[in-house]
Amino acid sequence: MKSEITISELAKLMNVSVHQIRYFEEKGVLLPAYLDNNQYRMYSMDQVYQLAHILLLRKLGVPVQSIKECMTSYSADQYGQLLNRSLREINTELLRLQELQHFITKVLHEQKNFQSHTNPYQIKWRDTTYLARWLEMDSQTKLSAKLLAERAKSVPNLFESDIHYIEDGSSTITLYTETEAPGDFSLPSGKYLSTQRLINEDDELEQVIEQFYAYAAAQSYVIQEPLILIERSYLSLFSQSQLHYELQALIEPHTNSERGNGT
DNA sequence: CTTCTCACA
DNA sequence: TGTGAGTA
Repeated sequence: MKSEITISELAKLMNVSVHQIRYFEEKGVLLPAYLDNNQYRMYSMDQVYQLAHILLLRKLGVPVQSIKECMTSYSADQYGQLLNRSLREINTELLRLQELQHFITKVLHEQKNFQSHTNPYQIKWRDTTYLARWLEMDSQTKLSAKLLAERAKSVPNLFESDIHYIEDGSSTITLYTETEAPGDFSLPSGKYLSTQRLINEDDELEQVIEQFYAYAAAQSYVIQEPLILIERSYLSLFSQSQLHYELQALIEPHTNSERGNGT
């Protein structure tokens, strides 16, 4: 009874395809123990261990080409460096996935929040928000792809963020993205009147704005400038060709808690 | 069952 | 960096 195994037995044992084993051979990283009389490749324990090592290095992202050099001439120290390097890569990948996870959770949460309200008007508390200027445009101008390409500075994951449209007194509309540190502009903390809508046409927006002011007046809310329009393109995922907007305006600024009247 | 080659993502 | 089809 031979102690060696055929390629399909090795493939099954190591959970890889027969093809892949032959591919490794073609690249010179895994040679069979010997060829049987019928030209079948035969493998022994040595090859089992070798294949295990190859698969490990592949998992670490080492190209098959370089695995040959690894296995023939690497010192323990060089393997240490290799492992350290892939550990760093895995950490950044982990970070990327966590950010994605965070974003997905946020989308689901906001979508649920949006659908759950029957009353389109809400009062919301907002903490101080820092905004970074992204694009300035005339209020008459329509936002176009051309305009974005020419004027806007690129922002990674732009359409995963909340874009704030703010009209600052004049006829200029400035588009901002949120930022961690104090930026070009900040929104004070306080209570905001808010309404969220799905919009088909641009002119619908003007009606919604009029309704917003009318509602505020009817409820005796004193609206403070500026009116904030927030576009959340990622929420438009859920509705074909409709854009998700939220209108906000400060109605009750946060008053600094009085200092205790000490001494 | 294996082998090899070729086209294809 | 592999996979799938077809062949002998």
